[in-house]
Amino acid sequence: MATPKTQAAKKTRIFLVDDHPIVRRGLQFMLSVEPHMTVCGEAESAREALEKIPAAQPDAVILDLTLKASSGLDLIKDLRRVCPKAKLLVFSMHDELYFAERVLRNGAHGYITKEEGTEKAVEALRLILQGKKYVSPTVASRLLDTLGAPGSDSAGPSIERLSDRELEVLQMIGSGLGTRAIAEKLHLSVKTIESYREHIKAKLGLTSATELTSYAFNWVNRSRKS
Amino acid sequence: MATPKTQAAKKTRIFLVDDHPIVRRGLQFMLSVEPHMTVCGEAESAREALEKIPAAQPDAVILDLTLKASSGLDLIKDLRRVCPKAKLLVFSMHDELYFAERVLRNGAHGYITKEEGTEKAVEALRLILQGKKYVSPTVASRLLDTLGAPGSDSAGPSIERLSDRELEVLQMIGSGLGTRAIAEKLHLSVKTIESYREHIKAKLGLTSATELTSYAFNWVNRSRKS
DNA sequence: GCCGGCAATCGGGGTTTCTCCGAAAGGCCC
DNA sequence: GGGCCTTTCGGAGAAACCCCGATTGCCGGC
Repeated sequence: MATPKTQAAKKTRIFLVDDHPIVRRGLQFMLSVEPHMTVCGEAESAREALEKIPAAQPDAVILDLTLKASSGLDLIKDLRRVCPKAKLLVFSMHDELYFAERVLRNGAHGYITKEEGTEKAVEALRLILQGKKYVSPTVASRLLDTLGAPGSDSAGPSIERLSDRELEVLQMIGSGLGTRAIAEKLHLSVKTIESYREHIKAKLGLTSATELTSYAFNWVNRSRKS
Repeated sequence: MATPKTQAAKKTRIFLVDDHPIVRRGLQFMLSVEPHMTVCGEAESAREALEKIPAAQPDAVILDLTLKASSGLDLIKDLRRVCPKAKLLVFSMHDELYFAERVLRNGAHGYITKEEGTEKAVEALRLILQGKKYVSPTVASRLLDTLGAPGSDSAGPSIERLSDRELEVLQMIGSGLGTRAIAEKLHLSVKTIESYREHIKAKLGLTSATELTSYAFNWVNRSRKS
């Protein structure tokens, strides 16, 4: 847009983080038709991303929330610290505002879902590169709803009360991971995960481990209907 | 679609079904470098797929399991009926045994996960086009475990190898009951229930308690599809 | 600036469940 | 009778669960 043709050599550098190779290929393909953008690197895990990104000097990072071996939320915080000038566009499978809200609060600049078309993704990328924020319209309208009605409303009455970490752990429980596995994935002590399980149970009014598991399973698989 | 002009080599026709546009772009990109393959259409829902596929006459369909508005499992059954000559490659996010098993039993020819590299996907596609089956190695080895005693019914679902009591216990696990609760409900010792849990795991090829819980939940709630 | 609250992280210690191993009684089939 | 499977349980060690803390750090209020 504002870039004159005489400066065509300076391309915007994009870095890709997603644990699904096919999604990285898709993003690469999508960006390959954009003349003033180039992919300056990619990673399939948070660790790999943190290793490569400082050297790659990207102007923007497109990243998935649910990485295999660690937490996408942690990656956002780390990237904000390590590479504060890079814009962060989260490209998630979930259209839940639980995630969008937390992601933006943690310093990301945009949030779109994988259901969205590729044109939307490019548009979002352009906007955040201009210093703006972007969320997909459906998520945006729901974000606005929550501003008017605090506390008891809409989707889940008490899910909102969970902290970022707690929600993350709930997600993993629902994905079938055990306490030990979650601890390793988040690089935390087993005791810490046990604490989170208790906190979640307390906040959601659950009384036993099986109840927690049941709740988590249903919550993770709930969005398959609409 | 223009008619193939003087093109002597008839290309293999691939149809894509996935509700994430970016994944379809990735698959398209992946196949674009394969000289004897071409994408003959795509769809983002089961309904759309069933409308377009008969006309598209694909040799193979790559489809996601978890579609937005319906079940990928049902789509497999429908496609087998509507278009029996097309090979079906399921491209899923889950590496859980539960899904792979059901998918293959319902007539799909291959099962790979999105964590797999794109070369693996192309290789799987080649194999199933030759009339073979393909599952990712990790899933394959565990599928073989469930066939420990071949017996009479080779293609029988492993769930049918469970005894009455075992099935009963599986049902209760999937309903969210804990070991102690099940024992009391059946007026049996806790140790007996523990034995059943182990037997079920052995027969289904599961390796941990959380996997068993996951399987049980999915099995109990499987009727929620369609 | 101080204080209360909450999020994030971990530990201790007791209870329960999981996991692997074994075993006894009964049934079925050849 | 000799396997083979089912149903039922026990022992012992590891893991997870549950109820108590504790510390650090951040953020908002007064």
